[in-house]
Amino acid sequence: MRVPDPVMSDLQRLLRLASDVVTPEELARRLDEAGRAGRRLRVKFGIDPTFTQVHVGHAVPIRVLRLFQELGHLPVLIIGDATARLGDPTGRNEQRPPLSAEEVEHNAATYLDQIGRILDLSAGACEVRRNSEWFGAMDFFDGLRLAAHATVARLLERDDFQQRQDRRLPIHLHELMYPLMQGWDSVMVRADVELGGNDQLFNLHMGRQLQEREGQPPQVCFTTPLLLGTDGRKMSKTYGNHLPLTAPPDEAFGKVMSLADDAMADWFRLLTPLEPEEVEAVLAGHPRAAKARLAREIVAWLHDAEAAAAAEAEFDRRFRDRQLPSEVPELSLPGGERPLPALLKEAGLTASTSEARRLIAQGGVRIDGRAAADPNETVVLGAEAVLVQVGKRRVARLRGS
RNA sequence: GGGGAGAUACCGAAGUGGCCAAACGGGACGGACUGUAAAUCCGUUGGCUCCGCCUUCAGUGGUUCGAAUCCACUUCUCCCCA
Repeated sequence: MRVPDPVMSDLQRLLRLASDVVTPEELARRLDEAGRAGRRLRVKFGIDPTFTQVHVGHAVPIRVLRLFQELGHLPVLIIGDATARLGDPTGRNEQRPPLSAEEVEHNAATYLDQIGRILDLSAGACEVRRNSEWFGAMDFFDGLRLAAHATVARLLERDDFQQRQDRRLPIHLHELMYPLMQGWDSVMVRADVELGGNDQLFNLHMGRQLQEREGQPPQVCFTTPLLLGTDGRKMSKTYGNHLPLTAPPDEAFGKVMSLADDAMADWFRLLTPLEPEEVEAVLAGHPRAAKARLAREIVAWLHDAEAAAAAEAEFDRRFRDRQLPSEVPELSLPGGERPLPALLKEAGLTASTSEARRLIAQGGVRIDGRAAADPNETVVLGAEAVLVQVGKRRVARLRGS
């Protein structure tokens, strides 16, 4: 067996996590040059402080950043505070509400806190910048000069804009500037590589273009695959199919178990440290077992191995063996008799009495294990706890006080 | 600046005076099946003191026995022309 050339092997490790790289040859050359010159590559990644909950889909590029870091390079995190403050003035686009300086700072802090679980953010290991640093100093003419670098047709090619055009939704002028701003960030930090999700390729190219015009070597664009959510669609908070980094063990385990089979390979490759051969072996087995393995890996990553084992035991108990969760929340309500729908609503198990009635009619409500059939039935709440189940997931023990 | 079109429930989209709490599709939820999969099938999807009642169709104010549907104004959007 031949001893692998270290640079090639680094490259392979990186490319394994990539969706598109423009270009792999350039990346190889830079890694090689940096290695020879003893220089760290500046690997840029922009974060948008418009939301605070990071999910495992966001974690993919961050893990690549981490890999770069492990290989001796320097992650450069750009907090897009200037862009976030601008937002989408109509407030309709929930992805881009205009934020106050305080909100931006708060979001950035929580964001960094979560990223810090994956990446070493200490001073020497990582550089954190805010783009207000340079955009704050630019005047209107500087902005216009920047705008002169791109054509409208080009900017409108973006998928998001295309869709809004088709659906006749508003596109604001300043939104067209976002790619340019992001590109300018690359110029200002002299990025060697920029990371981003698959949908970011256009913006990353913009960075290349601007750097070239400014006489800098154009950055390598490195995009990571978009992770599929638990329902097989692109993972996104708006679809509710995301797994937050901060999800408690039981929830995380359950979400992974409800993942589509086809998504498992990507999840293994992008979110676990397993080697390719091992992933293959696991996937060759029973899908249920493979997914359980995946769920353990994910929970162990987000929490620890112990939490993973406990979460699996709890999951099996509840859903495989169809038993009650080991810990059923207890709730004390004013004692006395009341109609079942009112009780469900009061206990927060349903959103309304109407919903409760529907669920009862559909056989989704159980009292002490017995299916309730009559929406008009009443329940007496006393010292003795009543076990109430709504669907498969909502359970509580209620007692009167 | 001028002209035209439009704003309907979580989303998309019908409905253009009573039969509309509002078709249909997606999503979501419940049930069956299961590997809590996926797919499939059935059902539900404004609220309530629920076989009846109450509040919704951008906002405000009108017309009418009666308005999501007609009129006026307001706000927002899209398209075309300049």
